[in-house]
Parts: sequence; C-alpha cells; structure tokens
Amino acid sequence: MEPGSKHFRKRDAILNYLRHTTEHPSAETVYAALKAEIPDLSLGTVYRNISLFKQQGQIVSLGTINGVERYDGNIDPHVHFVCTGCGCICDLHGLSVPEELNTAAAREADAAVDHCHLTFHGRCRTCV
Amino acid sequence: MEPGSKHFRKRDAILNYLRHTTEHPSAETVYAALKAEIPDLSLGTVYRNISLFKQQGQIVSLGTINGVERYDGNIDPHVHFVCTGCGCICDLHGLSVPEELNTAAAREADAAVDHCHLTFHGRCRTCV
DNA sequence: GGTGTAAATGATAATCATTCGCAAATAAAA
DNA sequence: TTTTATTTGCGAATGATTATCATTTACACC
Repeated sequence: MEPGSKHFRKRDAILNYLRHTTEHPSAETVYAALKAEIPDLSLGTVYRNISLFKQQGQIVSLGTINGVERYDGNIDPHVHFVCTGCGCICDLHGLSVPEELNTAAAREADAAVDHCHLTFHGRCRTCV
Repeated sequence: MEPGSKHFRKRDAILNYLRHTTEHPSAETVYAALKAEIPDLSLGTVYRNISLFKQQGQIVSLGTINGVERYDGNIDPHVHFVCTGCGCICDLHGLSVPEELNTAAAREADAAVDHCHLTFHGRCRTCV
C-alpha cells in the first residue's frame, strides 16, 4: 500500500470511526457508514474488530437496544440517555455518579467494583 | 380445571416465579425452573408471556448479559450489581440515584425522562 | 527488488436467542 | 351445551452475532 494513501487498514478505520462519532452505533451502522469509503469492507470484519476493541478496553458496549448491541468509542465514564422511541443514545457529560455510591455498592455487593453505567430512559424531543 | 387445583394457568406461574426469585433469570432459566412442576410447559410460552409482562410494565428488563436477556420481577427502582465473571446479578437496595440527577438528566437531554438504570460491574466473591 | 511468516480480511456457513404461524386445547360467555 | 376468545405447544423462521477457511496483506529479513 502506497505511503500517504488515504486507505487505512480497515481495523484502524473502524476504531477511528467509533472514536469520532457521537451516535453510539451498532456494528451494522459502522459497516454501512464505512462501506461508502471502503467498498470492499465486510461486515464480519466489523464484528471481529469491534469484539477485539471491546476486549482490549478501547471501546465500551452500551448494551443492546431493540435487539442490537451499541458501542461507544469514548471510554471515559459518562452518563447516557436512551430514547425509548427511536433508540437514539446521547451523552450526558454534565452529570456523574457520586463517588460514595461506588464504595457503597462495593460494600453491599461484597465485590470488587470495576465501573458502573448510569442510563436514563425516556422520550427524546423528536419522539414527543 | 378443577377448583382448588395446584395447576395455575401457565401465565400466572411465570409471573409468580419472576416475582419470587432474586436471581434475575433469563427466559430459558424461567423455563427450566418451571418445567419441573409443569412438565408440558413450552419455551415459546415463556417468551410470549415475558414479552407481555414487559409491555404491561409488570416486569423489567435488565438488558442482555452474555447474549441473553435478563428480567426482574421487582419493579420498584433499585440498583444492580452484575458480575463480569459469572454473570450473576444482585440487587443493591441500600443505595439509590439522587433525585437531582434525574432532573439534571432531563434538562441536559432535553427530553422526558421516565426512569433510569444504575448498574455496577465487577467481580463477585466467588469469581475472585 | 524477492521471500517467508504471521496477522487481517471476505465470503459464507453455522449458531443461538428470540419471534412467528398455526392448529389444538382451554377458559369464558352465552 | 354451543359459541367465541384466549392461551398454549410445536416447529419453522428470523436475525444478530460468531466461526471457519481460503485468500490477501503487512512486515521483517535477506
């Protein structure tokens, strides 16, 4: 591959996409978006690399919404809002889980707490 | 069906099971547990009724852990701990999401917030 | 420039949780 | 009892995700 080429390695393109989008996409969405610039990308590659990134801690899973798993390339802890109507996810950077809750959780669960997810559910603007 | 029979309607047995267990089971787990006392129960019936209960708000989904959806028959809001190792879920009744976070979330998301889920992740006692 | 080896990928088949379709069984109503 | 609506069992269909495997590519070394 020529130096200075705009062709990334596909793995890099996938991670790069996940890091620069705010839509918290599914594997299928990543695939569809990248397919435009990388016509010979395959869906299997997207799944394969996403599960690699997840395992390496480079991305984070937000769980499944309407049967499909969604991912976040922004790994520093933040809160999410999920719309029950359209399934859109948005970041809430303005709030955080109080530290006391972490320690209280570890004590009550009698376990080693690693991280937590706080997600609000409701209806976004366009879904009334 | 005879009056006073110990045969419930299957739907009732499923809801009853979900309300009295603390294991936050999957559909398959509910099926396996009830199959003992109701030998002619079918897995389809479990799925069918679970999705009905969910829609009616009689139970709550905790999302999918290791590819399978888990449910909670206790619908009053509480916090959960999920073990990354064995996938067990336990209730944390001793802590709650501060009310201010709800209003702050609604403001920042510019949306109608209905409820929220706070889940801690880590390793339980038996998973080191 | 080759050449060799390990990693990455495309294409497709397999897996597996969940949903659907439909006929039989059961309950409720008349 | 007869009629009608609800619930269920069974088995097939669906759809997201994973595995397989042959091919291609990256990268170090010559």
